[in-house]
Amino acid sequence: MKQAAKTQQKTEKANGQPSPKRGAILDAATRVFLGASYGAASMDAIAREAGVSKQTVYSHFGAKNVLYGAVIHEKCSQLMAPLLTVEHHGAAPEKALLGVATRFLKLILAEGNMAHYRAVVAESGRFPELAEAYYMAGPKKAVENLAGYLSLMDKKGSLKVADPLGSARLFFAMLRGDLYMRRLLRMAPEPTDGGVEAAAGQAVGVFLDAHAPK
Amino acid sequence: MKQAAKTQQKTEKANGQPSPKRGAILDAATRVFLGASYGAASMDAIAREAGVSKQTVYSHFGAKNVLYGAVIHEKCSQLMAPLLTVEHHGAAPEKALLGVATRFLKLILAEGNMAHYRAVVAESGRFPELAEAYYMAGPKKAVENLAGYLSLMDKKGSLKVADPLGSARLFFAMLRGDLYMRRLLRMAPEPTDGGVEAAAGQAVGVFLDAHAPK
DNA sequence: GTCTATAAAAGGATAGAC
DNA sequence: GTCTATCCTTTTATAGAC
Repeated sequence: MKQAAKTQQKTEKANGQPSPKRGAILDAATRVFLGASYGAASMDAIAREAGVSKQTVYSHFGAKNVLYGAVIHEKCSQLMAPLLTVEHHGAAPEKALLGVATRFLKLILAEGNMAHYRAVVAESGRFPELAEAYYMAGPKKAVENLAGYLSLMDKKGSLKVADPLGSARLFFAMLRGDLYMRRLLRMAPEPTDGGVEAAAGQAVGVFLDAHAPK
Repeated sequence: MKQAAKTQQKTEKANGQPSPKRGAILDAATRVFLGASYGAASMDAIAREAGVSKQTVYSHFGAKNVLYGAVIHEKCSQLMAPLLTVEHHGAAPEKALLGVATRFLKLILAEGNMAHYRAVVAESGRFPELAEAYYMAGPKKAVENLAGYLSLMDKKGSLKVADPLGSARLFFAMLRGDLYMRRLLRMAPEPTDGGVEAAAGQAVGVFLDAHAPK
């Protein structure tokens, strides 16, 4: 638990090729950690899943919590990348917002992200820095991006937005609706495209009603 | 793990008085389970916290998972009771909705409920029946209640609500906004009354814009 | 019923050979 | 670097006295 920082590089040779075993371990750890919970996941299970001895796991990542941190960070960069751009080439606000909404919903409702988010929430006590990293890389970025767009639309007169950040937060809050909670509690399967579009449409409609230029 | 059902009653004497130790154990278990996570909580810690020997814990609740289930169920009934009524004596919809919104927000953002919800989410894999019980007793009830009220307002012409259930879900989704997520991730403390009212006001405003009678 | 003491198992981490 | 074998702590659960 002390030597968190120095176990990173020993798997790269002079040529910078990452070890294949390291990737296998990380994949296996992702499945095991996110399939269960931090407490329920054992290093034995991870080693078995990766087809590798336990000692090899410890050679690459010095301790369980380090490995867990690597898993969460990895997922974080994977998941958030595709989201966050509003394409504001001249399209009408309805179009643009519907696009953002459907992409956002598909992303956050996907099983990969749900499992990740459950894990982050569950271990936010033991690993506060991971919770913060998640929030900064995901929800916060998304909100700021959308706020920029809303602010632009306000200047152009296409929308009436007094508080871009507040409105952007509200927009995403509307999208994270009942379905999102049921997914979080594992009560609903990943929705179809139709389900996603319906949810997106309702939220966009209400949002536009409240932000129509007078 | 087999004898889940038969350890319930042995703490009541012929007069029906519940044993005080049982309550102490349940309180202690609530603190320990909800302070950490299922995996991180140990039966030793619970016994110590309750001021009781470990064997006594096992006498009352046969196993760790049974005790955990009892804790979650207990919390469930405690927390959801105060919420869920809309007072629709003739007050204007703004007033009524603001009342619902502030009470709802205060309830769900309170540390007790946050800890409970984190625990339910975290262990929804191991205890799906607890996740379902939570959803049924809490969010679902709240939505149905509000939908009834909205439907009434629609009939009276005070609001325009085509889909009461959908609108009710959206209303609560708006309330569970950014602040809720940051609370879930333990990044924000319990908000002041002012913070709660501001969030409630924004959501109610947008909701009314979209449901004004034409 | 409640306690002290103990069994039995699981899991995190390490030693040492190759 | 990777493996096998092992240590040692923690934790669930039980036995038996009072």
